[in-house]
Amino acid sequence: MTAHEKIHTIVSECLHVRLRLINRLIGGIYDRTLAPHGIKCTQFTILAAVSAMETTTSRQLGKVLHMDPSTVSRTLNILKKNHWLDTAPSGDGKILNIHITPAGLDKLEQAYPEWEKAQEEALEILGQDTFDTLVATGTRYLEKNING
Amino acid sequence: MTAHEKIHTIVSECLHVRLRLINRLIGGIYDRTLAPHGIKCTQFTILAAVSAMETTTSRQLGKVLHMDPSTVSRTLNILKKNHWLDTAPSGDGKILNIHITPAGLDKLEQAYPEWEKAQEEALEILGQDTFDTLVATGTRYLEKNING
DNA sequence: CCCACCAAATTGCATATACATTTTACCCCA
DNA sequence: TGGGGTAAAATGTATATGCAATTTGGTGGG
Repeated sequence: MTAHEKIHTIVSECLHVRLRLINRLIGGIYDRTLAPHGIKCTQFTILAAVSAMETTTSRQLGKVLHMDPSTVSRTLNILKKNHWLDTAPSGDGKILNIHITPAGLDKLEQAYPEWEKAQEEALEILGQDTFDTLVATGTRYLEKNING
Repeated sequence: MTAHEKIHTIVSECLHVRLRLINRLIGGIYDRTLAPHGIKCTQFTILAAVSAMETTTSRQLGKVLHMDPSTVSRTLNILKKNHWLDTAPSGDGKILNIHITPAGLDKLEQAYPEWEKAQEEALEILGQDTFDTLVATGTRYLEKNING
């Protein structure tokens, strides 16, 4: 296989370059739509996740979302700085329970219409098939991470 | 719609949280597989893209990959620092042509087997359907960005 | 009771990413 | 020929991300 053929194969078949392209494209939609609320889409979804779990821990959050502990730690700090999340002793070692605050709940409710708009725009751009496939595959991993 | 219902809807349907989860999952595979070559998957794919285009510009690269000019600029600096890419005057204003160096070509060739391994691992994890859907959708946007 | 070990959390470092701002290089026109 | 305008590039700032190293808080054993 010549160098030229290898390069052609990479360019025409590489999954990851396409995945990142789609991620930039879609991430931009959510970020710009949510921008008026002063929240990034990453923060918004973590807020929603914490809220849905009622109470959780750093470790659990990282496991479910497949995020490095350091990434979780830093994102939680931003959310705590904005008083959208808070922590309380869990009674189990140094582990802290994370829970949403009333302000965080307000933020979620206020931003909900924009989140819906972003979902619709993403659906329009990706098409129903790709949208459904991504949601289904993502859900499969979320569930696996919760149970496994 | 109650707050509780909104949160449930976000958590069970949000596309972007799933897209980022998949991106972290797959990005980790490519990064860890390519790590022995001292190149990140993002850099690897830009290297391949430049190589496939023979010669290109910052602007063209940003357009095709839907990347901000500042992101392109910083990534190109890393690749230039490693002597995998180089620039030359294009003769059109201050625009510079970007081209791959022999060292960059070597790097692509050496890392090719690991890229293949990462592709296989990604396919195994995502399943054929999701893999194919993502490649097809990504390719659609790449082509649109090239032509549009 | 104190220390040594363990696991959780944080911090350091590097890159990826985008928006806003600044710098800069070129080209055209007076 | 010297500005001035324009567009390209670079830089500042903030977040997202992961790996490696460090800090820290608890707990159990001697």
